[in-house]
Amino acid sequence: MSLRYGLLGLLNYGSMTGYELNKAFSESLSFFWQAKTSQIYRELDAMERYGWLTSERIIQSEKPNKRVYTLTMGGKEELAKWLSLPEADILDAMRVRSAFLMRVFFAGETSIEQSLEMLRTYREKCLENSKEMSVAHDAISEYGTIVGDDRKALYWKMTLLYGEAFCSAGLDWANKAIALLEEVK
Amino acid sequence: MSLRYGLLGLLNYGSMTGYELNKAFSESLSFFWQAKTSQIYRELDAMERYGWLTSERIIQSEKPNKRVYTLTMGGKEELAKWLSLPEADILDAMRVRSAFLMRVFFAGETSIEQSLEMLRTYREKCLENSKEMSVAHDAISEYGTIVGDDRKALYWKMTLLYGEAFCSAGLDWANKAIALLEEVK
DNA sequence: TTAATCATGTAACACGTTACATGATTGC
DNA sequence: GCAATCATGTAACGTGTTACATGATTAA
Repeated sequence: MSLRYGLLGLLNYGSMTGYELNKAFSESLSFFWQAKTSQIYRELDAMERYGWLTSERIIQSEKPNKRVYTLTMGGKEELAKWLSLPEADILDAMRVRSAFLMRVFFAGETSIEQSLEMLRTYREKCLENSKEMSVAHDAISEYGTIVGDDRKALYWKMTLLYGEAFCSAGLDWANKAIALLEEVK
Repeated sequence: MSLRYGLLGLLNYGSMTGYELNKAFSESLSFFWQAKTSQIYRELDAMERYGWLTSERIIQSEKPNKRVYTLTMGGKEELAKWLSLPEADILDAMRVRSAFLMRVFFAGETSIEQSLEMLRTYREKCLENSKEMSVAHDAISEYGTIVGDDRKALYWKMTLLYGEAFCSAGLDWANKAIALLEEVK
């Protein structure tokens, strides 16, 4: 469902082509919800069938033709309805789903050296990720100024803070786990 | 893929019926990987077709008949192969996927009071979750003693520590986010 | 000249969820 | 008498991934 509402949310900022939506998605929402181009187009089709949006085909001579998607009243209502019922997704947010933890769980079947290497690689990725995220704050502030809505930008920053918090928690956890293993060794 | 390897890992501890596997899954792996009964049975069928396990039907008179699944050599090799290649899943572990963050991102479309309520509910769930997890340490230690393998139990505990770390990070984040909103109000 | 950007999708497959179906035994 | 446990699944649907297909313009 989230992809659907993500697209509604983006189109609520203004009408866009599928291509622009795809770009907007990967530059903002993709940090906490990933979707492929093919899925986005499929979803847009479905949303048009539901009457949540309309699309207009624009013929271009110098570039490929494009389709501009625009929210309908029905679409805006759906977005509002979704925003008013967050309960289910809060419960969902409590659930971890991690193929990596599956490996940690069964790491007793491998050597200590192998598990250490896995944890060290994880730790490095956490560090890399932290660095990448730390540069994003300015971009969000800037964008908030352009849009002229500091409150919106505040929520965008919250999602970034979440990413940073979880990255740093992952780093701490990895250090603790590595220490535990080195004790045993 | 993870479901598949989770089942391999559990069956590696010993042969089991689908029912027992389902129970074992929900008592251990489900904390970081959820699967429904119907999916487990479908997966077991596929794994039997791949030759990773065999099943034997046991006729019972007092209880419903059952099917006992046993790993083959091929299945054990697959498990070992999977454990030796953790790279892809480490990268995957860096990705957040959260319908809740999608809501936070678009919370600018709702009132501050509404967003505060959402964040407070999230914070409460984090607290509840923390309490639930804190009782699990003893159960794991006990189980490690029964199995007679403290190193295995150590990895099981690591996954629990991860859950606790991320819960507490979520709590801290929520408090910060709430504070930010109360400043604005 | 080659990579990036613009711009659209379809088809097949893989994985996850929901709803349905059956029925005996055991403990409160 | 009712809920939990034991024990198996099928069917349909929803969502996510991979591979494929096409082709012009523009900047390095």
